[in-house]
Amino acid sequence: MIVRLGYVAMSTVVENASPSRTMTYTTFSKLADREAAILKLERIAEENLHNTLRLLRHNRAHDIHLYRFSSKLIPLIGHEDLEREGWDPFPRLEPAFRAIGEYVVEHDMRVSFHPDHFTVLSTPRDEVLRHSIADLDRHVRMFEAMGLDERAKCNIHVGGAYGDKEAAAKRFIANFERLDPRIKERLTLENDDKTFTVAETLDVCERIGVPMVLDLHHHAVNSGGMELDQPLWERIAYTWVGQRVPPKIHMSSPKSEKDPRGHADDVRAEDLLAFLRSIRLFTPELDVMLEAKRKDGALFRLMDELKEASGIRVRDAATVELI
DNA sequence: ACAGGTCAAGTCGTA
DNA sequence: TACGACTTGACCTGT
Repeated sequence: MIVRLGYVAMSTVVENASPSRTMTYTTFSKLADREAAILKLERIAEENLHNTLRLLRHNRAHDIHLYRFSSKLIPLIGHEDLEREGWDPFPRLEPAFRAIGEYVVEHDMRVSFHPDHFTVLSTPRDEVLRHSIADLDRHVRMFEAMGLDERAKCNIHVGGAYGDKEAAAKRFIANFERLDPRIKERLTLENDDKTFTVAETLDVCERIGVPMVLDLHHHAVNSGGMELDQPLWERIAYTWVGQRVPPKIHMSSPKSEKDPRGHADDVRAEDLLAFLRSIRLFTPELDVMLEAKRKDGALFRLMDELKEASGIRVRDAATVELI
């Protein structure tokens, strides 16, 4: 089994390369010259995109094929007031987006977004649903501006339960079915750490034909008593059939016993290896997104540990093979 | 230059 | 019904 590692949104190794610089709306609205203020926002966005490209170059130098973009690339996008004014930063940002997309394609990278937990398709509230769809649309638009095909995914959670998980799941499915196909084909669903377990998320995935991203850490703190055994993993892996990318999982280690849901600085090799060994016979390829506090720093450290582990062959600086 | 407070979102538990 | 906790990196204010 070939296992590729990746990380999320920012580097703890490359300095001054934040892809998430922003401006608060308070600061923005205090600027007297509206045109200059808008220009400032777009400058920040360009800088974020430029830093994203820098991170991709850094990734390439370290054989990292897997990366999740920051969702904060364009400051204040989606803000009500700017929306009302008809602000559209995309035309100006198009060259920067295209440069990222070309680099991704040229070096055969796998990239994703993770719209944050305010994107809730299970919501009973029309307004929240509207905002959620608009947010998904903006993320998809960024992929489109990059010129990336549907292998570039937006990963989200099922959402809240509102006291009736069954009803919430049904609402998610109904709302999903009404989405624009260009959004539908970009979605993946991940089990969360409080509400929708692996089994419940997988059930939704199977019903709507969407691939599932398994989060091992979330499963550890919200398993619903279900053991993550071979048959369950096979069902998860099966949701990826026909996707032209291998299954992807998320991995992090608990911060402490007191805060088991928190993310630790690093990922313990043993936590990952135990799972990999349990599935290696059924999975030729697997992508593992690390969600550790130390980001790429944690990836490098994990690779150092994996080098020492038995039954592991190192293929490159961010890829191992289980033998 | 740094510390500590604030910001933004939606859900959920507690009062 | 109202409000604080949750979460996160970055902003912002004051020293």
